Amino acid sequence: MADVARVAGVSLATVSRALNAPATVSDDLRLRVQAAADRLGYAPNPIAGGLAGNHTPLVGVVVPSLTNSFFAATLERMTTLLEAEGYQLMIGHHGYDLGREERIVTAFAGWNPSAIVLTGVDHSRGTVAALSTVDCPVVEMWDLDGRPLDSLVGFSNAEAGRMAGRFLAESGRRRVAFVCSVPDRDPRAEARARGFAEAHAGVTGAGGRVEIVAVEGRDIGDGGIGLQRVLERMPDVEAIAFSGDMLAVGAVLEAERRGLQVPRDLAIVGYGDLDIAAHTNPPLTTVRPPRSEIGEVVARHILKRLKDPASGGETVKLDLELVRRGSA
Amino acid sequence: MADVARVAGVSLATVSRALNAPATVSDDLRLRVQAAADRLGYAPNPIAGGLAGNHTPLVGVVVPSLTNSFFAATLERMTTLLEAEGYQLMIGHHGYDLGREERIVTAFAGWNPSAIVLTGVDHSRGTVAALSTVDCPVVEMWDLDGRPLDSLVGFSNAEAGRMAGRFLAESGRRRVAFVCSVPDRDPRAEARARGFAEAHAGVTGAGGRVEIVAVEGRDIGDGGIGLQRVLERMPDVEAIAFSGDMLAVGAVLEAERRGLQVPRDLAIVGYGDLDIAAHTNPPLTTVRPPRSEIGEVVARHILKRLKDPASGGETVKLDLELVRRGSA
DNA sequence: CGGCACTTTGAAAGCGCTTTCACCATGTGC
DNA sequence: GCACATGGTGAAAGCGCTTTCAAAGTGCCG
Repeated sequence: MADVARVAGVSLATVSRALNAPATVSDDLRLRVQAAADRLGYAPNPIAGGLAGNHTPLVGVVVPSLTNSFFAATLERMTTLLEAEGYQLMIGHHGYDLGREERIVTAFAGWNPSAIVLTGVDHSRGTVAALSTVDCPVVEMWDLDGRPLDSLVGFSNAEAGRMAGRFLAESGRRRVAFVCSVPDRDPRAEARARGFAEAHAGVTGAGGRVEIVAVEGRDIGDGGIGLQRVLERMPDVEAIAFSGDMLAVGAVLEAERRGLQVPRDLAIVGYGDLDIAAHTNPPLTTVRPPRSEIGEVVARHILKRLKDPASGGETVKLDLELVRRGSA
Repeated sequence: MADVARVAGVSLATVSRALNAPATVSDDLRLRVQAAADRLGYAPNPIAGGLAGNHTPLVGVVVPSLTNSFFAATLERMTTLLEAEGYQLMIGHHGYDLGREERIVTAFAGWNPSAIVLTGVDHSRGTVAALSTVDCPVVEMWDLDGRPLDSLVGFSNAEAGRMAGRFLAESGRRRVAFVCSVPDRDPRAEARARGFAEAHAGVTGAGGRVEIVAVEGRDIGDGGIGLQRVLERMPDVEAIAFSGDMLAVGAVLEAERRGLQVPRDLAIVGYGDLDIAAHTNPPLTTVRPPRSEIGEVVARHILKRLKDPASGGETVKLDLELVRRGSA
C-alpha cells in the first residue's frame, strides 16, 4: 500500500479511503489512487485489514452436512454470489450435533467475519453466546418454524407436508400414510409428517385415515422397508408420502417388485426433488424446497445489510412447489 | 493475551511461546501460562496471529462443484479432520472454469493460508503464478494422470476404466461398449473410456470388439439415450460400461423398458458407486473411486507437512474398488 | 573458582492496514 | 473583511500477535 501511496503522491490514509470509502475522497484523488493501484497490481491484504478494522471479508456458514445435496445447492449459489463481491466462505458441518455447531461458531467468531450463516433455528446456549460476542449479521436458514436470532430465510416444513397431504386428499385418496425417517429424531421430517396429517384431515374430515410410519434410515433402501410397513398396517392404502425423495424412489422400485402399479394401485409423493426424481419409472411427484433460492436470498440479504448497516434483521419466507409428475 | 501474561506473571513473548511452541519453554512456565489462559478463557486471535506470523489457520480448497457428491464426500471428511486440529476451510468452486479457479486461488493466496488444495492437475498459468506467491503446501487431488505442482493425492481414471474393461473381458463379454458423457469434453471420463478399451482389448485380443459412444449429458436420462445409441451401432452388444453411475442407472431402467434382462441379455457397469447404485433392480456393479479416502489422506498429508516443514511434496496413489453387484 | 556454552526469558520492533484527530484550504454569512 | 462552518488530506496511533535480539540465569569443564 505504501508503494501505491508513493506513486499516487498521497498518504496511506488517502489510499485506504480511496479504495474502501470512495465517497469520502475527491474524484481527482480517487482516480489517481485507482490508477496507481492498478498499475502496481496492488491487492489489499485482508488479514491486515481485518486486524485494523473490525471485519474480515469472510462469511462463516455452518450446515449439518456437505453431502446432502439440499445444502450443497444452497452453498453453491451462496458462494458464487458472495465470491463475486470479494467475500470468502468458511464452511463447517456438524452432522446435526449442536455441540459441534457450537465449536464451529466459536471458531468462526474469532475471525470477526462479515456475517455468520447457520442452518436451522435450534442452537445451544453456547452458540448463542458466541454469536453475541461478534458484531455481524447472523442469518439462520432453511427452517421457519422457530424464533429467529436475527435474520431468517427459509420455508415451512409443516407447509411442505401440508402441500402433499392436501394434494393427495384433493385427488381423492382417503387412506393414506406418511413414511418418516427418524435418524436422531429429525424435527424437520416430523414437522412435515404433522403438516401432512393435518392437511389431509382438514380436507377429508372423518372420511379419511392417515397412518404415520417411521423408518430408521433415509437411504433408498429404507423406502422399500417403509412401503412394507405401511402395507402391514394398512393393506388397502391408496397413497404414501415420504419424508424424502430417496425413500420415495425406493418405494417406487419396491412397488414395482411387488407388482403394484404406480400410481394406479398406489400413489407416491416424495420431498426434495432430487435429480433422480425426474427419472424413475414413473417419474416422481414431489415437493421441491427452494434449495438454491435460499442461498441466493441469504447472499443478497447479507450484501444488503453490509452495505446499509442501519438495516436490521428480517424474516423471509420462501415458497415450496409441488412438482407433479407421474407417481401421484 | 496481555491479561494472560499478567495473571501468569510472564511477558507476552512467553505466553506466545508457551501456547504455540511448547517445546521452547520450561515445563513450569508452560503450565502456569496454560492455567492462566484456561482460567481467563483466552482464545487467540487468528487474524493478529496471521498478520504477525506468516500463516493463518486457514486451508483453501477449490473444487469444481459442491453439488457433486464425489467432491462433497471428500470435503466433508477433510473438514472434519482439519477442524479438529484448529484449521478452518475456505471453500470455492469454479464449475470447471479455469479462469474462475484462478480468481479463487488468487483470493485464497491473499490470506496466507496454511495450505491450498486444488482439484485436478490442469491449471491456468495465472493459477500457478498465484500459488507461487504463497509459501504453503499445495495439494492437488482426484487426478493422477498429470504432473503435480507439489503434492498429489488421487487415483488413475484410466485404471478405473481398465478395471471395468478387464472385468467384462474376463467374465466372457466379447462385444462391449463404453458410453461416455462429454459435457465440456471431460478429460477424466475420456481417460476412463481409453482405459476401458485398452484393458478389454488386452484380454480379448482380436476376438473382442469395443465401441465407444458419446452422450451429451450425465444425468440419469442420458443413460437411456446411450443405451439406444449403442444398440443402433452394435445390436448384439453383450455389456456396456458407463462413465458414471447416473448413466448406468438410466440404462438399467431403459433396458427394463425394452425387455432386456440385466445382466443375462446385457451386463451393465457403472462408475462412482453413488447411493442409488446399491438399490436399482438389479443393483449396479460399479467402480468406486476413493471419495472420502482422498479427503482423509489430503488432510493427514497437510497436517504432516505442517508439523514437519522439512517434509516435501509427495504423490499418493489411492486404489479403486470394483463393487460387484447384480448388474454384471 | 573463572569462563564458556547453553537454556530460558523479556523488551521491543514490526506485520499492513484503518481510523481518529488535527490541520489546511476553501466557501459562507453577517 | 472577519469569524465560522465545511470538505479534503495527512500524521500517527493502534489492532493483537510473533519473533528477533539481547540479557540473565544455569550447569559444566579445566
